[in-house]
Amino acid sequence: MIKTSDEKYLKAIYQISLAENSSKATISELAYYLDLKPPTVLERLKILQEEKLITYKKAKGIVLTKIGEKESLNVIRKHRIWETFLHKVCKFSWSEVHELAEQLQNANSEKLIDRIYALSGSPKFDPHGDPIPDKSGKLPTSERRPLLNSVEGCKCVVLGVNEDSHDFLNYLTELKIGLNDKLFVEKIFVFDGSIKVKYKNNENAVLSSRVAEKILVTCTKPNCTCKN
Amino acid sequence: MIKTSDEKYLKAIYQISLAENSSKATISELAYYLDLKPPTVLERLKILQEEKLITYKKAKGIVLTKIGEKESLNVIRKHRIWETFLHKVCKFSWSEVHELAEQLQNANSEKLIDRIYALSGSPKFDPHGDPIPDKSGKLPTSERRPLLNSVEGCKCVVLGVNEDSHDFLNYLTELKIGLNDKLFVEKIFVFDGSIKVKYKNNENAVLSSRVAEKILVTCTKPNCTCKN
DNA sequence: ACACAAAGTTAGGCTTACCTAATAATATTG
DNA sequence: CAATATTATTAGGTAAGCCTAACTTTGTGT
Ligand SMILES: [Mn+2]
Ligand SMILES: [Mn+2]
Ligand SMILES: [Mn+2]
Ligand SMILES: [Mn+2]
Repeated sequence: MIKTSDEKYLKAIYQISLAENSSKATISELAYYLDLKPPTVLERLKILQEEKLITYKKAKGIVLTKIGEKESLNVIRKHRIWETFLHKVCKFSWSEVHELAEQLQNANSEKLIDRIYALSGSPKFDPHGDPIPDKSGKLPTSERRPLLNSVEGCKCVVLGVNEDSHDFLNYLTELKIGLNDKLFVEKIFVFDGSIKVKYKNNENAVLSSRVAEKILVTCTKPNCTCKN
Repeated sequence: MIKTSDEKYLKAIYQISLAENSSKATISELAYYLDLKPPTVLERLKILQEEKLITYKKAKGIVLTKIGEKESLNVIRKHRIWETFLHKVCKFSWSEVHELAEQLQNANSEKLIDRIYALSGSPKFDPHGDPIPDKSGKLPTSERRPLLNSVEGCKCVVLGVNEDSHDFLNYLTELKIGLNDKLFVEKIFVFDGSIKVKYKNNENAVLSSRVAEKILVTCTKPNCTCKN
């Protein structure tokens, strides 16, 4: 049986490994992500290794075993289902759900997860647009790319975000940009890559490239020339 | 700020103190209730005392301070609201909700409690018939007495139970006795005080006095001669 | 290739929450 | 009331999960 305290490591390792850029998870990354010091993390990694949840060699970094990956996906499933439930059923904003979900997700009842998932309407994606794994660990796919890769004139729809922080999510909320909103890319400023978008009833905003790379969209016009 | 680990002590002390019979909570009772050893409990009591949540003198036993009582009632509120939510909204049986609620109740969000309470229809009593304190700590009252105190011919309704154990609750469930069910006291056997009741569509059962003292009822006929 | 920076590792220490065993205080009862 | 049983307390110990400081290994740039 997997301990609650293992779960946060597994989830973190999974998330770090999956981050598009990074290939292998390292101790210092994990420590940073979990807000712990490297020796603490190292100590725990040895245990996770004994439990056959990961393999770790300084050369190859931290890699989840098959079992470890399965467990990770299960934690992620629980986390995202709680976030979904808190948002859809309990009407919390998308910036509030993460912390609360972290507290609730360690309750140990598959049945409970099933029930709150059903109460939420069993969607495929959480309030941040992240895919919810099914019980076997399969993830629904969706074509998403950073808004930053857009060309002028592109029409797209927001399918997710790359960051969960309050600051970021509240910023988007203030701009009135939310999940499933349609954006029209009016202008791209070559100088710094910032993007002017129009949306809703005449709302518009100029988004810095730092923000635009964290908003995930998909084009709504066929044959759009946006990158990737 | 009250720590999660304080909460279980406060809740336990409150419950023990309130148990009709016992007046003062003692270390060994607490230890038994919490499934810990006396030295562990004593150690923690000293801390709770420093935190001004209880007073403890071997003579007077363990007594909650005003603040301690307020906090206890808040934990109990959270616990009972989670139980209610799990039962009413998530459709768990009354024997399943206690353990799950214990795991969920330490999530730290007043707002969450408010929302799930509203989703449950804001009832005054939990799935075991126990009163849910309001935010100020006030408990709704209800006239309840053990079924054991009945006289023959009494008609009464089940308003609660005195014990949360799986075994007990599942036993009642097998007998098809649940909250708000009407019971007719057909016969009382003087020999051992067991009670034959009829209910629902010709269901009937002979309840041992051990069971009958744990079922809480109120008479439905005016001027019933049942005790207390 | 060598010097410096970054990352990993070891050693040792702290706190919390638990425990057992032994002792002291208090109740119960013949 | 003395013997005994129960309850409370003290002393000392363990394991988990964190830490800092110091050292070692690895990677990088000139
Ligand atoms: Mn999250
Ligand atoms: Mn999410
Ligand atoms: Mn309960
Ligand atoms: Mn209850």
